[in-house]
Amino acid sequence: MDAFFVSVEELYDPSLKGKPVVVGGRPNERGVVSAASYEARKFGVHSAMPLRTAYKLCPQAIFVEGHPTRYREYSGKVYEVLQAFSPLVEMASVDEAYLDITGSERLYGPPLKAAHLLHDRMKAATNLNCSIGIAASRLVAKISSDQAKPNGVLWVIPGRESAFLAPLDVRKVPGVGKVTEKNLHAFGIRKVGDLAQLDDVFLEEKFGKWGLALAGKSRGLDAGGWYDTEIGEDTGPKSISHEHTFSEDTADRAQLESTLAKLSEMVGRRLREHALKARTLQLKLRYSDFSTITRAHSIPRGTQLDTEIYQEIRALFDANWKAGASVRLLGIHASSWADGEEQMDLLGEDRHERWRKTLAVADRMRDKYGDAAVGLAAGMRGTFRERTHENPAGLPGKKK
DNA sequence: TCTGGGGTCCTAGGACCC
DNA sequence: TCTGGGGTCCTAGGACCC
Repeated sequence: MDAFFVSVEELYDPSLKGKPVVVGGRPNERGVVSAASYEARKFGVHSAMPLRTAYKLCPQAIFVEGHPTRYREYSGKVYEVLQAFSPLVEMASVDEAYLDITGSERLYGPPLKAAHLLHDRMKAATNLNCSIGIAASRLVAKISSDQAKPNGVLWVIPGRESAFLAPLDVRKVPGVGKVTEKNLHAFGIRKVGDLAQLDDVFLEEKFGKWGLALAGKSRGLDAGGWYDTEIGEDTGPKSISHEHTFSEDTADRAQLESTLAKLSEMVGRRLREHALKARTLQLKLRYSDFSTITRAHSIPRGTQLDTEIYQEIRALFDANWKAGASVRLLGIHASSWADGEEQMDLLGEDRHERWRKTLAVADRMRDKYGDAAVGLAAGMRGTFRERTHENPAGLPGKKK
């Protein structure tokens, strides 16, 4: 999809059309640009750029908050259109998908005709622009859709992959970022064509396994990892995480702990939604100077309970936070799913079961009344008064 | 410039096992 | 006594993508 977040915002507020628009937050906030309209891009604004920088480059831009639920909703509509066109669909992200249209010639005609038909259907059904790349590999389809933007269609005829790729900057290859680009430049490799001419052995020596994949990519081949799965194959999440950057750095233990409690709940909830139990829990801590550490711990049985997640994360936090040091970001990452029917420890079974039922009720309450409706006590400091000698009953304070 | 949040994949070292 | 080789699991960090 073209400028997806911006285009969805324009559907909600047509006055944004034709103007420089930056999605991501207020210009003086901590944060980065999620998406910029083509008008804003003319000023050098692009995604991942700090909002404050975007403001300096383009102060007249309209800055809007992102609305993830809106984007998910429209992503669903996009999926519907694609699914109706061809059953072999794979959403690669919220605004990007692969379709296998092998054998659809009798239905839609030759590739270019099929793509234009899909392009029109997308516009009619969603009022959004997209670009389509057609090729014999995912890699080339993706690059050609980038080259087709905005609002275009591009077909790379089979056999012409190398010729199509050769004049492009190495940076256009998915997986080649800032660092790899710099490393390649150091060898005088600037274009994909330069890469294709090199010896595979040389690339493997210099860049390891990645170098070998790179050699294949330079010739338009899908290779490795996700590229080797069938289109439409459902792989499920491999990790679930939530993190939070404070609007101002803090060394306040109570605030840090309550943030960890809330993150534990968010992670626990997602695990229960996916019916997953995590065996590895990881704490992420970023200090004021942006130095970042991660500390993980694995448990034998796995968990999906907020309280257990919080307990593990608290232990990691207590052992690793340099007390008094200002914190910029906290994060919790869950991975390594417990497989199949786990054996319950008999002693804890009753307690587990009661927590599981309690949290199922809490999830339903959040569905109905919003996320703030219910939470762990540790996450609600400042909302409810804690039980103290001055307030032995633990009566709620003024704010509820 | 002053750097989000949610992911995937890869590397490398160490513990541990046979 | 003076140190093998292969495998798996765990942890930490980093590049990259949208």
